[in-house]
Amino acid sequence: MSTTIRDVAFRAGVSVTTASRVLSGSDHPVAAELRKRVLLAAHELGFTPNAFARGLSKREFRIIGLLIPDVRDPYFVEIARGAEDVASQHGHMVVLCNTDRDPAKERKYLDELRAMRAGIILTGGGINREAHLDVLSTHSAPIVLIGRHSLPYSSVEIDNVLGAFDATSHLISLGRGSIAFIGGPHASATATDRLEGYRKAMTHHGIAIDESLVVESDFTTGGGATALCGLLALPKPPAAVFAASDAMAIGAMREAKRRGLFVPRDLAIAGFNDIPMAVHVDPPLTTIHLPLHQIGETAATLLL
Amino acid sequence: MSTTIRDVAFRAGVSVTTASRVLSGSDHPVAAELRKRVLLAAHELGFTPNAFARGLSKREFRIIGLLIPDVRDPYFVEIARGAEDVASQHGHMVVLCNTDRDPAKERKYLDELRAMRAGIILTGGGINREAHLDVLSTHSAPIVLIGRHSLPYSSVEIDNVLGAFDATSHLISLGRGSIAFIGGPHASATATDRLEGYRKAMTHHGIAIDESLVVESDFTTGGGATALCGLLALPKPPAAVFAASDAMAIGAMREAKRRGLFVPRDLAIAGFNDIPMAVHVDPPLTTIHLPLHQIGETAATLLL
DNA sequence: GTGAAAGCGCTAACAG
DNA sequence: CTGTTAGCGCTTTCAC
Repeated sequence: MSTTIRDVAFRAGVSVTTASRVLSGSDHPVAAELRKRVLLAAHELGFTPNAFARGLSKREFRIIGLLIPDVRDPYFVEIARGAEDVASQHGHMVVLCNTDRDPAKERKYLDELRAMRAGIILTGGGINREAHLDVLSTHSAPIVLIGRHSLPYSSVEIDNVLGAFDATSHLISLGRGSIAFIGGPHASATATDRLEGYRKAMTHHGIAIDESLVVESDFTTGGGATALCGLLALPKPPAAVFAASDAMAIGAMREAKRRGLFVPRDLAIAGFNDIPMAVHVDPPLTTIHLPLHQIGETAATLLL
Repeated sequence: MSTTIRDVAFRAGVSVTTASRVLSGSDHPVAAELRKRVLLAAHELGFTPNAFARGLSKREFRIIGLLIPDVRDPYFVEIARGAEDVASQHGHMVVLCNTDRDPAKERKYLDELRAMRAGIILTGGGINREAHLDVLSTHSAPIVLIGRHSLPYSSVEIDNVLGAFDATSHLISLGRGSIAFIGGPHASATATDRLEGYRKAMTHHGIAIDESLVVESDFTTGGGATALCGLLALPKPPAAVFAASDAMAIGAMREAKRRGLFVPRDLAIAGFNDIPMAVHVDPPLTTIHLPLHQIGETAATLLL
């Protein structure tokens, strides 16, 4: 049983109220003498206020739930770190919620966060969030979204269309020939936006889009490799590939090399996100940089 | 103001006690009729019990603090994911605490976790944990360590000596010539253990250790690159390098290639940890696999 | 079976 | 300035 403020008050010979006043950093005036005694007693007893009792009484819990598909994804972990940085700076704790894009897991976490009256940062598409609108809409703490969602909450947006446009344009400017697109899950707004950027760039440069070169994948290296297999099996395989994520691009690159192709000579590849690994593959991946850390910071700042 | 159990009780026309009994899944018998009314009322009101009020009353908070240097490190994130997996399975939430190996940050988090009466998983060496023994020793919830520490808590250990022994032996078996060691911070037990494994292997194979080939770094890619620079500047540069982490190995590999060396022809490199990136660099990194995910799971299991 | 009442540990009026 | 008195929202004796 840990020591309570009553113990401290008793030992200092003051009322619980007085103890609370000095211990909680209230601005209510307390005689220097008593203050000293309370502080001493607290120190001697190794007292640490119970955060929940305090939260219950102040109706404020300083907890932020971070819902992401998977922290192991370099994309999300960078956001997580950004959010954690500003949260901790403001005395909030962030609880890690990996959803694996599984609606059930997401639901479970939302319920638990609701029970904690925690602020929520929600990201990672591909889930039918509308189904969770009941929980979200009656949540007692603020909610911030990252990315484009059709939900009525403030959000931090990324211009994925523009980024994809630029990446595609870059590949076009190489003048190699047909350019394929390896996309993410169609349920993800990020994925569809990047696809849109690809289409816009192609159209903008007057290039007809060969739909067989537009494939859907899952943002993972394995998915990228598989997707490339499919593309190379085509009667007219592409000369360049724009993958909607670095992971897929790296997977594709690996598969291309495995088949003896030289990158970028035989196949130009571009990715998206600029994850740390991008500079370490050989050759270094051409990619679109995203201020992920800052996005996380912004989301947390919005929340606070 | 969110709805409370009183609202539910009132709407169901029962006492708060009864409402609590059905809502908290108590085994205390409640008439089917009343139970139904309570459940209905709770549903209609969108009631979610306040986790803190409950925790305060039951003196159990189901929160686990995960202290790691940096989630962005593939090594730690894998542990984090493992811990989160079992924690969430058991209805616990894990709060993310990045310490950056900064004693002040670590202290701050420890204090906050103490206030939350949270279980703690502590990992990442290089910090003088003895200085925090005061907080730790009076913590009201269990504490689990990962890695070798000189603290009196249960811990999940990794045989770093053996791993390093094996990796070094592998390089020796290549018969290339002198083998350098790029180590981690000497304050880290993980780092010193891996160094010990290196030494043991060299000695075991009757090879004299050239101390100028044993350098200390910081477990990062940048550090690995820098360390390699130093080694290559030596009068007699090494023919092989064992880096105590994949990140350093990859940094070293990148630096070697930048200088026109062919890996592994001109310089053999081995790493440690088997992070996902290891298979994506070219050539794939030879490394020592660690069951990081499982280590995280075990730590969380121990805690519960 | 049910409910009144007393906490869990802390903060916040409201009087002195 | 200090202390008494009520809660915060939920669980839990202990009677009925």
